[in-house]
Amino acid sequence: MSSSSAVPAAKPPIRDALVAAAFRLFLERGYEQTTVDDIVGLAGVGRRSFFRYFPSKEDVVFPDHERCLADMTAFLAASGAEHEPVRRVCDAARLVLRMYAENPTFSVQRYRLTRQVPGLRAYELSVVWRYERALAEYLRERYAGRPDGTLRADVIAAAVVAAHNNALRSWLRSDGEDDAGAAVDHALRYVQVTYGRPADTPAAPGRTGPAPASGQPEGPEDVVILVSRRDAPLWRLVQELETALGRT
Amino acid sequence: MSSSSAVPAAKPPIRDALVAAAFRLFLERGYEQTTVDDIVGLAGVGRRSFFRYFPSKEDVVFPDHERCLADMTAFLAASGAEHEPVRRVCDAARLVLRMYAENPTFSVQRYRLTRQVPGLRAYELSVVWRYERALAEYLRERYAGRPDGTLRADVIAAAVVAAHNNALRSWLRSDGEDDAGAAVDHALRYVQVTYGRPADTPAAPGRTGPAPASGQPEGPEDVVILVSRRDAPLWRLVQELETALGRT
DNA sequence: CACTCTTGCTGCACTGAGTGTCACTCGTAC
DNA sequence: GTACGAGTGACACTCAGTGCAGCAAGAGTG
Repeated sequence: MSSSSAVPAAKPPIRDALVAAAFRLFLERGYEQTTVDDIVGLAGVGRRSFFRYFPSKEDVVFPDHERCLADMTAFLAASGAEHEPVRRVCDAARLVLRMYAENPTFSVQRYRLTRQVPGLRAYELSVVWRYERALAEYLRERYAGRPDGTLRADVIAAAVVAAHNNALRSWLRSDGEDDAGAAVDHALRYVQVTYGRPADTPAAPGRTGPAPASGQPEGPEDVVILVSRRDAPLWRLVQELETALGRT
Repeated sequence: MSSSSAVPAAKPPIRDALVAAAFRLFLERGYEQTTVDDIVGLAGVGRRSFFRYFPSKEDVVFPDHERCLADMTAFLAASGAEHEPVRRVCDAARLVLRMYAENPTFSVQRYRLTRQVPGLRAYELSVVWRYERALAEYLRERYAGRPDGTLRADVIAAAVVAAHNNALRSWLRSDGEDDAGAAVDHALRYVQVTYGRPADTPAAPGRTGPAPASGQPEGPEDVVILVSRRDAPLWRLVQELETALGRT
């Protein structure tokens, strides 16, 4: 908002007109029942222009995700070694929530649409996947060299995204009435308690102490969790132990 | 090959011929460069028949996922209260691995395809999503009534899928050389250690793994918790390990 | 002012996925 | 023999997405 509506509205560009027209038609008669020709007809522009602004019909439903993804990538790239990684990806996830919260009614409408159109759901998945990959790549770098570094990175990224989406969706289902921030904070705290500890001490996310808030520089820990079969031969256990310790 | 040209060979149905023709062309000239007409031409059937067997061009790349998803759903539906939920969803995930492992070369070829064709990657995501939803729905039921039941369910399902895929992909990247089962077991054990506890057992101060069979219906445990200094010499760790296991 | 170069838009024609429909054929039942 | 039903092929059609050629408006230069 702000001053953009003062004069001839400065620049409500074709892109915005297309989004507006598209959503009006999608809500009126449904996504699949609306053709691109219908949209450009209502928006009063040429058909070719639609595909100049949106590579596909699905893209018009998620007009701001590209920017948000860029924001997240930049945010993660700007992170230093002083940030605790899990906390950092949780904060990155909050960027997505912020985007949704900026436009509650739009987000709720879009949610209803994506819920009932399989094609849009599939498209949304690919968007979410890119967010998840961004988080995972960041974590992979931070965990590089650690025993199960990429595994840990992938799992944590997935957990963060799942927790975020769980809260986000429940907020969307409430028509934007609930407190989105609080819900996401709660959900992310759950993940942080589970994974946010210094080394590899996964504790049950019940109510254990909320890990010493500072970013642990992961000093030599006192507990080693060895993931293996108890009945495995000893040599195998030693092998696993070496990997778990990152020695060779 | 084989006896298929002798007699009508019992039943090498059109469906299989389509899959074979499709993959041959996809590998030769690429997915996007191959039209459905090319496929039906090579398979020697009518164009309409293709869409009788596969709702879309993408589906021919994942001909067995529908069945596998049904298997998983059945597996979870057949679960009783005696099964520990996290372990159960891990076992369900192993069904997917089994399907991949049944046909290593096919799986590896498909992996290469999906990795470089964005459309197929998106389609695969929607398939994976359905697996994840199946797991999450099962967990939601099992955790119904618990404080953060749905959150916990969603996060665990996502973690299981991420761990499974992490291992699966590394196996696929190895051209099917590595031991897929072991890799997936390892990855899933990681998730199980994180979430599979009776919920409130702090991992810390014990000497060995989780309380011996008391109360736990899940058989001999897979986890050894070793309490020692990470920087201790290896021989000392091995000694501790032996004590922890009660061996000598 | 004339010229041109660029930029953004339009219209048009074309490919290819996916669908609805109808006619054909073959095996089985009567 | 005829009737019927299931599976198949052939044709026509819609619609998303792309390549290309023109066209209008603005910026810069002489």
